[in-house]
Amino acid sequence: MEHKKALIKESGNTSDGIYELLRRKILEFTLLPGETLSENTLAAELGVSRSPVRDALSRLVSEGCIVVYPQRGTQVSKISLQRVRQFVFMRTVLEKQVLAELCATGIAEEHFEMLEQSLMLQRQHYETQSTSELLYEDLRMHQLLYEFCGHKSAWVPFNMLDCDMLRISCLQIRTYSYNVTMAAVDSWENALIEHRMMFDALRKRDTQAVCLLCSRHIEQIVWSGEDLRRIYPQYFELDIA
Amino acid sequence: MEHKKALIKESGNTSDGIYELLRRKILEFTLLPGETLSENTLAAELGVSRSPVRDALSRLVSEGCIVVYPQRGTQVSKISLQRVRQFVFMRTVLEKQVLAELCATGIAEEHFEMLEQSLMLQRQHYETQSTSELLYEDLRMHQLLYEFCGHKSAWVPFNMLDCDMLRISCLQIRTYSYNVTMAAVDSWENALIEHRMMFDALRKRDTQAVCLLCSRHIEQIVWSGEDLRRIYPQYFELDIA
DNA sequence: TGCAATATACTTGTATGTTAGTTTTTCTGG
DNA sequence: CCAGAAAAACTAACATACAAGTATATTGCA
Repeated sequence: MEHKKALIKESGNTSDGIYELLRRKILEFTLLPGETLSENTLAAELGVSRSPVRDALSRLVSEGCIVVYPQRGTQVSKISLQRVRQFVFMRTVLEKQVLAELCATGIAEEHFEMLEQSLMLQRQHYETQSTSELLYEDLRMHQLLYEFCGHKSAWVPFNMLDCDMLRISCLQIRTYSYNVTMAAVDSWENALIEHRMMFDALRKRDTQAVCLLCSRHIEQIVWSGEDLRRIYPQYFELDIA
Repeated sequence: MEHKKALIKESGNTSDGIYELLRRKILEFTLLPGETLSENTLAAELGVSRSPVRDALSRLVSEGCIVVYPQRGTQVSKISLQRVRQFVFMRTVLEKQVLAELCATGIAEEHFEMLEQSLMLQRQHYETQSTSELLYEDLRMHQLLYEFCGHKSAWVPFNMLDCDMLRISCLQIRTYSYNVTMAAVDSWENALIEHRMMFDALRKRDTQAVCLLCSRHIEQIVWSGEDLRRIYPQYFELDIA
């Protein structure tokens, strides 16, 4: 317990530390979707008062990571495929525009090198099964694309709304790491190949190819989500769709 | 003071009431950009404790309406043209996609009637200078478009991120209502006309025309913002751009 | 008067009571 | 053993108290 407290205190104020701790635990499935939480219990476990816990929870609510039922309880939000579809729609449309602009203007060689390096790191993390690092690097690569075409800050909202998508990615990696027999359908292997193909198309400034690859790549997340819902229905919202 | 308290208590829990009150005041320029707030003062004025005030402020922070400097103070955020440009980029790209899909599939007549009714209300509110109602109806119309093409929930994030845009619209209306001599450049008159033209193009299912109108319409906000920054520089962030 | 050190009055962050509402448990009567 | 009511144990919402940091005002000295 005191150990956790020490970790929390590191990042400036207590509330921020709790926020980051809980967010990480949720995205890594240490706290499972649907699991109930309690301000009192959390505060006791972390050795702090309820105030910073409330602050942290409040922020997680605004990101859709947890849900609070007044006077009844708090729980880790279940993954909503509806939210995921909304998210995917937005990212697809925006990212196609970003890539189209990059094809139109071309990319500086130094920028290409940064992308290549990111892709290399991704493969590395993939082979060593460093889940968190892989996901982080994937996000960073997409972020770079926004940055290179002058829409750096248009990525920002996604950092607030990607809770469900990150959990799907994480769950997917875990599932297909443990079931080696299903390695054939491991779509992360696929994702890395698609990234490579996107780079090639970008070099050739082939707008159509890039956009097509981008759509398929992002929409893959929805398919993964639907697969995973069949395996872990308890982790998913039963939204009518 | 007790009057305010009563208003707050109406909407369920105290914290929600304070949130809505403050948000409205900020969007309507009752609380000016850059104006400093104080948890203590607010709590005293509203006749409540600091807890619900803190909750409300926390939510407003996550929407970018206010900024908290730890141990130093809290202030209403200034309008950031950079954020506005990001926002406009996102809305333009998404909304063009939405309109393109609507052109492709066509719109049901009953849906058209809803849009027409909204436009009628807008003109009505415009003529009676009902600022809030006009802005609300404008948002609702755009929301309807998302809904009609099956991406209803893709609008949701905008409700969280539109703080700056709403303030620009509000400020614009106020400015050009008070200075009748500038009525010629009143771009809301323009906006209503553009809405009408967009409907016509939608009926004809003329994708190109709709998308062009849409771009111009939304990007108009950036121009308004830059105009207004010259008039009220104190309300704007001096972001390097 | 000018300046520096100190005291004071602010700010938000954190801790702890208290209240109101919900769920669960327990006791009581049949 | 079962049903139902009362009570106890939870929940988050709200109120208050304290701590830690910052800016300002004030005071004392040169």
